[in-house]
Amino acid sequence: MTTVDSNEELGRRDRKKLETRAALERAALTLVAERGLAGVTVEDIAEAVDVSSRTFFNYFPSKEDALIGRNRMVGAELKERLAGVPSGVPALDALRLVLREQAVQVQDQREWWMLRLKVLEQNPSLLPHLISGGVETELLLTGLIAERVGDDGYAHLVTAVSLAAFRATMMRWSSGDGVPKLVVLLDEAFARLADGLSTP
Amino acid sequence: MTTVDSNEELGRRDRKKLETRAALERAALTLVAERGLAGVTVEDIAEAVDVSSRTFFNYFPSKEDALIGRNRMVGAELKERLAGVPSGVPALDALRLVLREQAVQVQDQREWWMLRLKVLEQNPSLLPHLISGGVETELLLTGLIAERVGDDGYAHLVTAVSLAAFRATMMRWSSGDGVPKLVVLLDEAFARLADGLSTP
DNA sequence: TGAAAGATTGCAGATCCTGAAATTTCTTCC
DNA sequence: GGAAGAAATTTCAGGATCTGCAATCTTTCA
Repeated sequence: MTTVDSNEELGRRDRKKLETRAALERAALTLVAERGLAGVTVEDIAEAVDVSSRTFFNYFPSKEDALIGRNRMVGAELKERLAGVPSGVPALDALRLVLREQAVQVQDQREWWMLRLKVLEQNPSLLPHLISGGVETELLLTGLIAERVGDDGYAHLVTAVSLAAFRATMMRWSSGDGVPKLVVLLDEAFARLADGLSTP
Repeated sequence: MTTVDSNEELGRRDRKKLETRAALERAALTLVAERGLAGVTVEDIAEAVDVSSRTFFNYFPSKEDALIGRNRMVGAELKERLAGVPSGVPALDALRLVLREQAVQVQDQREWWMLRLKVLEQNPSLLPHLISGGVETELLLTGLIAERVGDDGYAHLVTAVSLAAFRATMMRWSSGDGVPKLVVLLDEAFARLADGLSTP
């Protein structure tokens, strides 16, 4: 299991901050995987990382958020990615390309995501929080797409649908051994979308 | 604003139970609409209905659940509806028909849904809870669809996508004055889905 | 080295939510 | 009508979550 350390050009302070955050996420995830959501308190997590529980709340607004972690794609990043797609490309394809990059990132952290999804399965009450991360993403994406196409209703629809396809694909991916590449599955899903979801 | 009282052949006890639940939902919704989610405690809600706050938790597992309320379509009902659709009908159309009926129900309680959606807009942290209610629905529907078509992956995809379309449509509907009929908007959305979401 | 900025901590306190036992209300049956 | 039983409500105690605030410690940088 590899930890993601994107410490480039950062002072010691910020590096420690990143490390603390990552350590908290790691501790939260592993502890909950072992004992279940209710069996782990914020104090447990904080103690495992050797910080005060107050500090935990400086990093995450809730226990659940530590588990879901940094799944939300950052706004700036999304914007940049979408900007990289020529404006002639249809919205659905543009979304597919953006989500492909996301899929690649998920694959790079395969183990962590598998653990996360396993924890999600075992603690369905977490689902809302996972989705909540997706909600802001959806709002943002919808806005960007709406700029591309004129139609606002269409932007809402195509974005919602694309993200739903992404989510469904991730579930499918995780339920297998993660052997078929996520990117491949994603392309399949989008091909079906473009095909009008005709019966297989 | 009409209250929904489907008290047919029910003893006084169960009638009172239904009424209490409805009253709690009503109080929660109106209070939060006035003061915002953080400005309303469970005790406030319970007091408005004149029950103990413990009783509140006998009805709802959390404050949020009272606000989202009984939006989840009951499993049996869904099953029945879907059974009413001939097995020859493609999955996407079957889902459209089932969701149309749901849309009709929503329209029948237009005022309440508008208030609910307004509260949702003003308190985005509720959105996950709304969606999460849909999650069990999605699981159930997916199972039923999987039985119809053989392909499991396709069932996941088409269900997730259809529900996403439904959700997006409800948002669009509520952001307007609710003037265009929800059912009409829904048909539009599904037409676009069947069309492969080509650019408008 | 000596501020200044930032991160961590302890503490108080409101709120959320749960279990268990006591109490009240409703139903049923005689 | 009234007693027995079932079900709902309440009270109470208590653990856990989360926030604001002020104090303390650490890093940065001039």
